[in-house]
Amino acid sequence: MAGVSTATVSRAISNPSVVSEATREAVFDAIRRTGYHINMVARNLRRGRTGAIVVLVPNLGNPFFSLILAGIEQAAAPAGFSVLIVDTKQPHTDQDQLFTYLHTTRADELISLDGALPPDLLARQGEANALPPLVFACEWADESPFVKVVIDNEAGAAMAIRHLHELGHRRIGHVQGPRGNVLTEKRLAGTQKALEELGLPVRPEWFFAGDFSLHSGAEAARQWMALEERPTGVFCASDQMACGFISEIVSAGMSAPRDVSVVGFDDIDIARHFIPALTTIHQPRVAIGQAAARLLIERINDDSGGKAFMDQTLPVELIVRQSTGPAR
Amino acid sequence: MAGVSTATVSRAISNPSVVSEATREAVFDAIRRTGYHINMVARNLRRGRTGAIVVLVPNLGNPFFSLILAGIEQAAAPAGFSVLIVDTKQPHTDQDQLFTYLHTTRADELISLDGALPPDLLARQGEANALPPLVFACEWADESPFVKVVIDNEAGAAMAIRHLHELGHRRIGHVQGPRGNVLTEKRLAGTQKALEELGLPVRPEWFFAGDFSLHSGAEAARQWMALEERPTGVFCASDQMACGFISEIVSAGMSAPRDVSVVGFDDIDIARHFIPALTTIHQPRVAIGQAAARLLIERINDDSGGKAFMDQTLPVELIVRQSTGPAR
DNA sequence: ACGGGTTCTGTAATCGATTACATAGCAGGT
DNA sequence: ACCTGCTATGTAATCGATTACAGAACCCGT
Repeated sequence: MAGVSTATVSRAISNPSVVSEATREAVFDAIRRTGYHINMVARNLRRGRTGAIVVLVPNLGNPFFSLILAGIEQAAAPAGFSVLIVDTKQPHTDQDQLFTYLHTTRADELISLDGALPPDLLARQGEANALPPLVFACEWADESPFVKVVIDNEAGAAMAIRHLHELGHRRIGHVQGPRGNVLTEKRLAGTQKALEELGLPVRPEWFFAGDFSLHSGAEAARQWMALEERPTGVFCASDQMACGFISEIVSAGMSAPRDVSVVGFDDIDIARHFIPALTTIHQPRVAIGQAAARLLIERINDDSGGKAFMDQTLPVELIVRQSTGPAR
Repeated sequence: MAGVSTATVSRAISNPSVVSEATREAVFDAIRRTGYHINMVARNLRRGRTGAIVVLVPNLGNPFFSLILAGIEQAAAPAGFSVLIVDTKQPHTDQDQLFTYLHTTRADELISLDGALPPDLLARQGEANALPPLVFACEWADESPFVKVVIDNEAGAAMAIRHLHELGHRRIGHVQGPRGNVLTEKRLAGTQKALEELGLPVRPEWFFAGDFSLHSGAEAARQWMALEERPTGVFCASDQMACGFISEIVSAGMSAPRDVSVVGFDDIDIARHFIPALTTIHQPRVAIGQAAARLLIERINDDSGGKAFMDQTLPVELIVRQSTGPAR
């Protein structure tokens, strides 16, 4: 329709400066008139890319991840990348399935929000048919060679403990995340270190098992209530557990911060609207997603290939609300 | 390596029954040894499909959508479809961008969780360069010809009102969602109809403006508190607003259900752990996502093309918890 | 008028899997 | 021995965009 070859059309679209003014006009005019849209599949085949970033989410049903996904999408879409999501914890997602997804023919890049990927899957990174480049965000697999965008979990835990200490609490407990999770370990380590530095007791019965869920927070509260000598301050490794904890003591006729000061971690949406509003450690979830996506995109566009892309640690912040108060 | 042509390899992979036992073995053995993985881009180009479903989410940051996405992913992944997400409310997503995404070269199918897509975009459905088939889920554009998977919002609202009525409430208010939203309208209509059927007053000052957010629920609570004659029961069109409403009256020294019974809508995660636990209308979010994805997949695989795919309305359920009680 | 240089455009190969068509091989029947 | 029919496989075209290469058109200076 524009009276030119397909080669020229292609040039007009993907590299407009090499075609003449008049031709470019004619081509774009014809494109408008026909409603032509470029076939991404064909382009990607020829270019040897997929134009997609796969995000591995450990549990899509967990609203914690939604803002991180939003951040990834915000950074990826303007760069022309599609964002593809895979739930790594679905029953259908066995390891072979997963590997198929992770292969380079499906995605140019991976972002994993799941730190517990099957190890032998990660081990294949060096092979001939390698996985696409991978970035961890939020969670990560310790001692793996992959770049990560994370927050300083130890520092966050320490902030929570110091906050309780400043309010006069001397008996401080901790509700942990699921065993084996990196975040659990780091937050636990930060808690213990801060307690020791402040000269506070570290008593095993004040460390409650949990799994980040509301339910496990409530369970921890029951254990807490059964203690002879209760901590007056409790740092929960997630806001959900903090909410569960408070819910449970309230139904038992107690309240926070009157009977116990509670600090959460994450600063999820409800934290500020819970009753009492939750004192917590804020992590910048949108920024984490954006940073991870930008890092990947820069790495793709970096032809030199030699540039070293480094881990990023984003700052956390203590948000003091109503769930903590002076020790009695 | 298997001593056969590429055609035979292709057949062994995508239609194993047509190749001989021995050849099939040889091919799969070679595949294992080389670590070969099929190039999805090339396959999709040849097959004229993309293998992807695009999900249009009005606001990825809203955790309400996470379970719906999980449901979509659960149904799509086993069928070999990738799930691609696009946030329709991002500033970068202008209309042209959006149209590029929606075009058939990027996705075989669309699921829109956004009922407020630009109308002229939907109008293009009939054109030569049509949009891929679209299914609405949760929200939808009224009077559009697209199939939808939704819940019965009017019935849900009526359940909430009847519940309050049964508890003895005779002055009932409603906190609305954003104007123009289908869900807002349906829930409002259900509310008004139920009130009329029960012979209860429908007073304009008992209908509060809102936008589904926590914040707007708190704002409605302030208006409620300023009334001379307050409703004793309030039905909020979202759980978030119900939480905001209760938060606000609690900080003013009142409480639910002592001073007002509050019913929410959605049954989001925190609803059961809020203090007081929220009485609400439960909607099956995972099932909605699954149903939408399954419908699309069936429609793709249905060669006949003639089969009529119908709207699905999934049931809602009243969950009675602690935020409602007998009228005093 | 002619060589050198620039700019623009067309030709044709290419990415990797699929598939219509052709053909080879073999069994069974007459 | 020959034909029919079936199965298994190879050959080569195809999907649509990109791009190396070649060639056309034009400008400029001598």
